[in-house]
Amino acid sequence: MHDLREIRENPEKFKTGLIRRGEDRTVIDKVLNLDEERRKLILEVETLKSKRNSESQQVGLLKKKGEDASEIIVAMKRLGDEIKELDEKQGLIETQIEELLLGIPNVPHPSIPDGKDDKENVTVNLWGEPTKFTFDPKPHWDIGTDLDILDFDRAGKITGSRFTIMKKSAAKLSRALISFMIDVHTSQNGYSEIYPPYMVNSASMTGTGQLPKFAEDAFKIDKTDYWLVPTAEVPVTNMYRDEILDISDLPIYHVAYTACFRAEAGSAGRDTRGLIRQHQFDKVELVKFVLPEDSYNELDKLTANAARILELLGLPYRKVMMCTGDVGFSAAKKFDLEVWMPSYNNYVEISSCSNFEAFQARRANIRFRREAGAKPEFVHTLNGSGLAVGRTIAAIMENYQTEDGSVIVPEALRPYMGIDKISK
RNA sequence: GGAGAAGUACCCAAGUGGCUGAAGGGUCCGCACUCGAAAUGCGGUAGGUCAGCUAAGCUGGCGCGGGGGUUCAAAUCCCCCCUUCUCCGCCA
Repeated sequence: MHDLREIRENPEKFKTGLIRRGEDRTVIDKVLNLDEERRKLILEVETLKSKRNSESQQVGLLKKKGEDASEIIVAMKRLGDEIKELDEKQGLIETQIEELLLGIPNVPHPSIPDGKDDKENVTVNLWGEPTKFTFDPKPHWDIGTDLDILDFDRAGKITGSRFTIMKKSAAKLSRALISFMIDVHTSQNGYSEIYPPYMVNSASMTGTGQLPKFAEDAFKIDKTDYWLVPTAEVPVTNMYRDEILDISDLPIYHVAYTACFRAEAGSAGRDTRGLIRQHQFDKVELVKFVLPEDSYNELDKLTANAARILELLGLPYRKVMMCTGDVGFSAAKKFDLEVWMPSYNNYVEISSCSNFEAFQARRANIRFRREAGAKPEFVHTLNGSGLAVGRTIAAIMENYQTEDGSVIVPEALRPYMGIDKISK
């Protein structure tokens, strides 16, 4: 969410941001008109309230002296009705402004390219080379089914499409990856581990930007105000909602594993096979709370932390900078890490690292003070996958497959797996 | 699920209808004591948010878990909700 005062002072900045994203900029003028009306009303109603307060005080004083105050009381009763009417009008306008503000995306950072969609993203660098095979490589869904470690059919039976049962070495690989990733981030990259709830309330979903605009992408628990987390970003970022953080605690780095749940409402027919697009998947997430002046440096570090996992696993990847059309609603700048996926003969997103600047912090009201007595400022929040576990399993199975249908276990995972090869 | 208690600013905490933006602490700053620090003593500043006029600042509104209500006037009275704690019940 944006600061109303900032929009008032610099509307062009926000209009330009919307234009760069290819979105309707007239919302800014709508907000400004409502804001003007709102401030006029405030001025009017506050004058009346000030009068009511002082006159009411007179009533108390008169009564103490045993004098008659009924004239003031009658007058104030009338004034009270007037105030009530104006208050309601003001509340209505403020609700309208709030609704508009919650629907305005973040302003893209100047450094990111203009573009309509993912085709105009820019590759920043490549690590490794697409894996070459001396035989015809199989997609991971075939490898997994043939090894009897992935079971899509029974998952469909017990739940539905876009769910998977992982068995034996696949199940263990999943556990191994989660532990491996968390261990690297806590012991080498300075993150502190969090294990949060998998359900959050609507206020949290609003705080990070999933609500109100993207309700159809998430699963809502019937008869409650709870949502299944689409990413650990939501519970972890909202940990500090409505708090003023101590500057000596900044920057805060958290790493959290959760299962993630996504309705995938707009993805019918896409990535229907395998582990790439599931309603439930595992992810290790990195979340940072930092000083505003540090956030872009922190974004580079966070992206490097996520990339480090791919490098340790020996998986070829590229780093891509998102263009304005693909940067996402809440982010000002975003890098995707895309892993080489032989079955797609292409790179597939496996991590998304974003700087939200104060966009989420303002929604969630997460602040800090530079010194005692100083005015609280909003922190900058960042997050990134470190990594998506299901896609990592798919990438390992495909890139490390052998001609006989088994899968070599990457060196870094062997201590966690206890074996160096997954075979029949 | 049942019974009871509580929620006041960054933290602790007093406050049951008007003079309470809210005592007192802590935190923070200065001074004294000390070789220095701690502890102690003395003095002092600040406090969230919105609006207005401005250069610092000043004025006003809101605000005491959240939302509604009663009243000329609400931290204080009433209703609903949330959270925490204690006891009981149930349970992995």
